[in-house]
Amino acid sequence: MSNRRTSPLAAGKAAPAPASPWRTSGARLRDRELKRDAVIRAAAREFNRNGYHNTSLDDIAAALQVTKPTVYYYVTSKEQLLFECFVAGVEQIRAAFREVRQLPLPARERLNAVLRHYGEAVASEFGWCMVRAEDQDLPPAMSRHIKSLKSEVDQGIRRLLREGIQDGSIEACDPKMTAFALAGALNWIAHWYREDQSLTGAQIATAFVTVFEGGLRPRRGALRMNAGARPRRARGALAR
Amino acid sequence: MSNRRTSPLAAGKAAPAPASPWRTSGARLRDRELKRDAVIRAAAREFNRNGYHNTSLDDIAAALQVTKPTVYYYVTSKEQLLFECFVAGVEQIRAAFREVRQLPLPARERLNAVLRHYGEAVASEFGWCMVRAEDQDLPPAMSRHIKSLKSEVDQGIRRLLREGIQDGSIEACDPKMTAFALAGALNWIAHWYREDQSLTGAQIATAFVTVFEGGLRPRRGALRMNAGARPRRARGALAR
DNA sequence: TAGCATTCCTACCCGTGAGTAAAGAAACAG
DNA sequence: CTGTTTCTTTACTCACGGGTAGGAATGCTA
Repeated sequence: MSNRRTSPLAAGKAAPAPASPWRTSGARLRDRELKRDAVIRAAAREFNRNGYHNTSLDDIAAALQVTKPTVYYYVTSKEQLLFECFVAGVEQIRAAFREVRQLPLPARERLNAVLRHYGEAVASEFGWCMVRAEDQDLPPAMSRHIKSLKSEVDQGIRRLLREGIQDGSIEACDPKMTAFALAGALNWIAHWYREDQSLTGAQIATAFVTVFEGGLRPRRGALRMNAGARPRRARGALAR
Repeated sequence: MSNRRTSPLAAGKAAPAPASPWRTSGARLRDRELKRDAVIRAAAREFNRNGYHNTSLDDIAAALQVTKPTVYYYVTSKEQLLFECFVAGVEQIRAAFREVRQLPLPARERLNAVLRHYGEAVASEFGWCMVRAEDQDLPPAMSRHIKSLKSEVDQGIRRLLREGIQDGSIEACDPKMTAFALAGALNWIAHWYREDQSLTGAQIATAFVTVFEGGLRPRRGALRMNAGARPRRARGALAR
């Protein structure tokens, strides 16, 4: 609940330096919104590192070089922390949908753009929370809210698939299953990205999109032994 | 650790009726292996329902109509419970690899067979544990073991992809990214299958395989009629 | 500099849940 | 029927962690 004012929490790249608003300058800051965001970011980092249940509020406080009651000064419960991390993550994806809705492109291109942003979101600092937030860990109201947001994203993908089938840019398929497959592949990034950051989220998503678009079955019918390995080089006009 | 004797734990379909070895017959059973399996199955069901951290051993005991020390009579820790559930799940997938290795089929066909079994495993009663077991929840030794098993499966998929590219049955692609995409899509089934069991795991996997094989881009290029199509009900003309 | 609001900490409460000790109930062997 | 083994329970211990009370420090305003 409690749609905060426009704190620029979403869409931020993970700051390598924690840069806590505490202990950085000698004087005590009075920017509430800033500190609140820092608390949520720190929570996201700790959740991402240890998991929600293996992270205590003392851990989060320690990461900020602060004590637990200080955290509670900015947040009312651990659940709220998880909830806000989730929302921050999913908001990036919703933004992608809004952004793409305007573009005069075939649905497949718009879908690809959304999927790329999706991948970036999952690889962001809030990715873990967005993907792994379990509704059983949250009170009913938050759980419902999360489910609703997840469903919105799912329906958005299905809609783009249907539009693509309509306008001929996407092969006929079952939108529901296809959406599950796409979202699943991207969501799963959150599981291994922590260990292997050799690519950015957008790069991963682009690689995935290539697979999804082309499919495993060879395009140009011939079942040639070796030699024919020619990567894709199609889509001139609209891509990019 | 402690590789139990060959208890037929894996490969079993979820028994709708719990069928606890306790409280079913009047006399007290003395089959240790049977009861141990029942404990692990019950744990898997409860973990699947509430999540690992939201499941107490009292819950598991209650599900078996037994008390907590009884559970500890068959198992040494909660961690072991999770570990064994994981192993039971992943064992189904390893079996699929072994089975398929013999078949005289192009690699793509063998891959598809593995993926179908993979989907069944994820949709099985151990699917949740296999997919969501977090290494942070387990002691180092078990964590290493799990990582090793996961890696084995990953490498198995990559190998099939490489073989497929070699024998021409699979379009050239990046095996690592493609394997991540495939496994991710299938793993993610565990997240929504609980809520939507309208299809079996094998059916879902088959649907996924169809998507993966064909890809989203239309096969016969002819269908590219209105490529620059308007997005959803664009009022004005093509806004450039 | 008094006075007020904001921010933060020390010191606590207490429910929960993993894990155990020790004794009781059933089966089995002789 | 007696002793022994196997299984199950009652009745605990104890650490951990979410959350809070109340007060101290700091900054803002006049």
